[in-house]
Amino acid sequence: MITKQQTPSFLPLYEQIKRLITRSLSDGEWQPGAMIPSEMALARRYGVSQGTVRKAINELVAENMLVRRQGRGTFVATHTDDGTSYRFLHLRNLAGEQAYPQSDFIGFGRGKADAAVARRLGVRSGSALVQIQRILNLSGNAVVYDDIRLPAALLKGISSAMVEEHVNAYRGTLYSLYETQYQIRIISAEERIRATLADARVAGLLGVMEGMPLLAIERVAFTYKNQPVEWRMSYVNTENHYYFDELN
Amino acid sequence: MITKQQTPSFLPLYEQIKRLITRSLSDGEWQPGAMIPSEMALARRYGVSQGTVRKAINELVAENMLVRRQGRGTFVATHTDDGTSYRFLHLRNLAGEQAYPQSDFIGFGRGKADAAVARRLGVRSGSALVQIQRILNLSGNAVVYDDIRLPAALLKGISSAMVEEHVNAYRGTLYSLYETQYQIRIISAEERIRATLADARVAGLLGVMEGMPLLAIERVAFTYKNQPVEWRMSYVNTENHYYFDELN
DNA sequence: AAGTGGTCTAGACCACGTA
DNA sequence: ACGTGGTCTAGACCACTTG
Repeated sequence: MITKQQTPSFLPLYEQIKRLITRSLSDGEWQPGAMIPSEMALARRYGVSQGTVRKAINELVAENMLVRRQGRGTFVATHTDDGTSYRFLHLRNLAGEQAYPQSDFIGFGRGKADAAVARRLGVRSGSALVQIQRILNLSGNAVVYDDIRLPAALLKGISSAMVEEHVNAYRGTLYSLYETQYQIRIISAEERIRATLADARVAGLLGVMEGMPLLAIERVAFTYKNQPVEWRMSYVNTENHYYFDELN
Repeated sequence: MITKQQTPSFLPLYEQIKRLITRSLSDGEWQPGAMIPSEMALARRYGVSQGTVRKAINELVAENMLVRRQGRGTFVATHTDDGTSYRFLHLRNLAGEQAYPQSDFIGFGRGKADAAVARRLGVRSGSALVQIQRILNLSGNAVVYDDIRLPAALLKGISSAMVEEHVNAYRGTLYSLYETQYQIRIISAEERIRATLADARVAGLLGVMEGMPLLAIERVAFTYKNQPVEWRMSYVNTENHYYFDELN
């Protein structure tokens, strides 16, 4: 029998199991959308009881890294195909519905990180970035302009055509592109929201008057171990939509 | 021994326990800040095992209705005194710190619910409301103007002097006022955020130019069983602060 | 020392989905 | 029929807090 004392570390067993599972996820042993071994199989593999594996998995489910499906198994969360594709999109129309967005590709390019973006992404100032610009349409109206930047080192071989094809595809999210083409899985994100005025360029893209008040949302998206991967600035026209947040 | 089949409902046992605990909370059997019976005591009281009580409590802790303190006991969450007083305040300064706010009382009054507010509060249009206006200062600057409304029926006997004293008090939050004086405990809230332009009145109160872009945050706060209790509109100057949101 | 929550186990049985 | 996750139990021992 394995007891807590025999383990090298002083962490609770379920915490250690949690980290072992996380490592298998980030190492790619279990791919997005795939089923991981059953609780009993993992218990045997790690030499602990099913209850301990269960507790570890429960916490990973709460963190949206795994998905349980009763009677079928436990699966690696994915940004492709399932209903959770837009779980980071907090915009709703005035009726309170979260309409599915449709993207329009605007531009693709390369540039260097300024100090602010470099700091958020944890890279050196001036390092190479990939940039993507697009419009999000909700209910047929241009509502969001996105300016997106990622370290170029993470997306070797990316091209404008690839991005354009994926962005314009039906329900093609960028996070599913990162996941399927570059083995980068977005787990969490943080957003900083301020109010701003539309400048001439953004006003033109969103079809509003210059000087219109907009939300300016800075988002940093993270992969495993809280490593920042993507930075974006979103400008949102809130005439017919709002940002929705639940507080607990 | 009690088995699942003997229970009148088909809900899992821990769900039933959860509801029984929630009822004791909303009935006031256990007051805010007080310790609830130990897991073993509750297990005996409800005729289930400790593990089942534990699971029920775990979920209530995740919903911020209870707080565990190892070695001491499990306590009813409160908006008074402990460090969670401002857990709904998502504003940070540009350095990323969540400074503690200081409130300035602006006004108190009574009015009638318009259609929009009545809908959010689940009351009839035209029913009596209490209104409170105040300014929140962060790091010494007026950053937020709040216009707050509650059904008058919930706050019988409230007076301008009571509110003014409480609002201006050191770290006196309105939610602790509701809790201590009116037995209303705020459990959760939802916020709808839009961008707007400062009108002359709000600009004057916040000390900014008319036409400055502001966040307009509509908040509805709920007590037990998702019953809406308070509506407020906050206007936020985001020159030196931002709204921070974590996505999972 | 006593009481509390925190961890872990072993085993039973149920509910669900697939073959 | 079988395998999966979901619930529930009983009991052991640990870690922390207070008297």
